[in-house]
Amino acid sequence: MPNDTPPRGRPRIAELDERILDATRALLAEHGYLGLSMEAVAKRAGVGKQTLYRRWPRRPLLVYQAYFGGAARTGAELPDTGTLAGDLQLATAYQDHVFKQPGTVELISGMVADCLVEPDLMAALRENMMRPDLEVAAVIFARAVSRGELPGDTDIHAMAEIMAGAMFAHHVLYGEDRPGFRQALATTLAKLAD
Amino acid sequence: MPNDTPPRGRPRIAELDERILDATRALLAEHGYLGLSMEAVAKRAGVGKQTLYRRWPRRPLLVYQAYFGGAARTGAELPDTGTLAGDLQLATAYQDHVFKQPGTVELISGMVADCLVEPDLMAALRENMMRPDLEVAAVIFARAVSRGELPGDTDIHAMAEIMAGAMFAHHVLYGEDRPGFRQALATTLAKLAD
Amino acid sequence: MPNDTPPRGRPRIAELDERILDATRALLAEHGYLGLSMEAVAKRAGVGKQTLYRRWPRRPLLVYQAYFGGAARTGAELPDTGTLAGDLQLATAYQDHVFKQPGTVELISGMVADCLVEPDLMAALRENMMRPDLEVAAVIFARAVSRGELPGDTDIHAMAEIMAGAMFAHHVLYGEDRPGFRQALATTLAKLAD
Amino acid sequence: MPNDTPPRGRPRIAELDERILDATRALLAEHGYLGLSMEAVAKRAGVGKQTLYRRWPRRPLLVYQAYFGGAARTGAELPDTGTLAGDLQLATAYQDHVFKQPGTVELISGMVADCLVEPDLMAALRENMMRPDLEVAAVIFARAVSRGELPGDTDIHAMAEIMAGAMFAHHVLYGEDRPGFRQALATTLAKLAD
DNA sequence: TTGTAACCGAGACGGTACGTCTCGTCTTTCA
DNA sequence: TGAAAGACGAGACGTACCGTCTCGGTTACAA
Repeated sequence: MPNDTPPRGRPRIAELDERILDATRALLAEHGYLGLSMEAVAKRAGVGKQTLYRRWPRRPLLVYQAYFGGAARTGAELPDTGTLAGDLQLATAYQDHVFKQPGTVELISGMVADCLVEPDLMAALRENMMRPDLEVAAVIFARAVSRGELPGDTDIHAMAEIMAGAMFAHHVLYGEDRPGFRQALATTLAKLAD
Repeated sequence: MPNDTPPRGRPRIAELDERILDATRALLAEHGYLGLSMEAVAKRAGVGKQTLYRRWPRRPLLVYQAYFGGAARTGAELPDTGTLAGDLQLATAYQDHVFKQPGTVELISGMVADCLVEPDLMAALRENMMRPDLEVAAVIFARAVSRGELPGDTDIHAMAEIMAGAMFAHHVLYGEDRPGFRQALATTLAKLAD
Repeated sequence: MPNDTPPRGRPRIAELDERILDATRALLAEHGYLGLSMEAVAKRAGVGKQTLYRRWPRRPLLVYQAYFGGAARTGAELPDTGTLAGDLQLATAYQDHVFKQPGTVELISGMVADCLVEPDLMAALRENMMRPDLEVAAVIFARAVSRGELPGDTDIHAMAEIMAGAMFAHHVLYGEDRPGFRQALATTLAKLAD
Repeated sequence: MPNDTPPRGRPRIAELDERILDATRALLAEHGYLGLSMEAVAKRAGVGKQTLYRRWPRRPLLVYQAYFGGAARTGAELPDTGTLAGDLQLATAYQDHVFKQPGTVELISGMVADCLVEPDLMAALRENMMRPDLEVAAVIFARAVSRGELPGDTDIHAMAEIMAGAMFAHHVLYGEDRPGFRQALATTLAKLAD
């Protein structure tokens, strides 16, 4: 029963979604997350403010959709290399790649800051943005457990947070990426399998 | 020769610094970081806007001073427990405590977001806010190396980032602190000494 | 074709014009022209600053509207007394009355000062404020010409400027109205008919 | 007894007067009267604000001094041409010349506007700026009386105000000088002698 | 056919805050 | 005491967005 209340009135023009998201991406590229205003998005998209607010009532929701394209971020599983060490190499390399996309760092921290004042938003952000990353990471450790590399009582979730969180902090907080970091992180976590 | 050019003109009223910082702290407590406006600080402190901007031209600078009190954060060394495992327990417990101060999480992410748009500010923030934490963490690993618990070529700095960064991400990004996390982190890093 | 471009968007609330003008008049009475700020008008009228600036982007424009009520100043013709001398008596007496309204002198010179820095404003001010007065005066001399009291080549416009200008200067510049002045002006100009 | 109280304390540096007046003239030329601030004058002259305020506590006083050089405006008598008509030609031509100096119009109305809010200032302005002009004009009519061109009971002062005031209004208020005006004014006033 | 309901672009609305400017006074040090 | 420098409280300036609302007009489905 996905559509219990049949749509009344004029249906939304689907094309406008794309116009708005395109405008959002353009402005994001030009002015960054904090320099992006709903006002400007509406104007750029040639759309009334109401139309914009009706579809994305908050900036982070709009930006998330524009940047990550909704379903695009559903934890696309990484290939199984056969060992924890190999999986960690792959995963950290992937994360590195994501954070090095220009604007990503500012976007993420801007969204976090925006969302923190509204618990509902923060929950949504975690659900949509952080959880997929964590799940990708969790899969790696779950595999290691099933392989017997790690003990059965390993806190899978905590390990995932350590990996994803350390990567996040490294790129967002501490800036200037040193090449050794990714390696050190992968090695440290692989040590658990010894 | 710290003061080569003698001060000209009317000197600043030192007391106003305190009045302003007090006002900042009060408003921070009431409205959080993002709800804090320079306008309101000036009014609350009973101070002209110019006076405020003259001393702290940017919000993050003001808030940093108000919240961390400048020199207060110069990496107060943690006691040496004699083992890496012990030190890690202490350090993670301390970090946990810091992040659980109400408002800390929002404040940190707000400041990070604010600072990211201005590279100078971000540099200052790293220098003042992140570096002390990292140094505390680095000391722990340096001790472990000198004890012989860790090999001599250990990337001290990376290890510090992993520890501090994972703690940060855990509290700021992933919310809802689970008691097991701190333990898992400490254990994981202690495993390096095996 | 008075309304070629149909109004788009939400129409302005006509009532606000009156609220704003009322507030302007009140503040004008309390603080005079130079003591009147756009800020205060907006606050007094209970109106956003944007709303005020949208309608009257400059102080003199607002004050002119508030004080003279726009169309109110379209050269209300003076009655024909039958002689130039009589008309001049009437006209100068009327001008005297106008300038003796409290605040008028300060208002006029304030507006002139404000407008002089922006040629467009000055043009508007002349069009709206000075021209009607000059036209009233010009009518008097035009009548005298048609009566045959003055020669056909009389510079009507110049005479009007002499009359209105002398009255203006007398009240605004030279202050302390001496009763004889008005009479002397009327007599002098009437002499032309001899 | 010109100097009963001997000067105490450090004597003023006479040269600063000139520095300040020079700065005033420069800023006047660049930004006009209304664009001139005491703040900017002090900075430009390289002088403390107190020093400036001590010597000229109000803007119009400063500007008057800077522009007219104090004693420069003591009604330098115009030559006697032998007839009222001739004197009027000379006088109006002179006035025309004065008003056509660039910036004069804005300066005069700005100063008037500034002074009108403070009766003391207005009195000073009249005494220093308007009276000399009026006296020059009055002399013309006084001569005409003594020649017998005008009756003995002529209101000399009123006639002076008409002449000077009409010229003022013509240039300041009504803008765009038409060449015929000066002539019309002179002719009209000369008509009194018929 | 005629409601009726939600859509649309545009933009007005009351607000808040921004960062800059000027005001006229006050307070320091140096001469 | 004068002078230079500049801090001080106050508050206006004009701009930018916020999120809501209101207009006239446009689709769609339902009666």
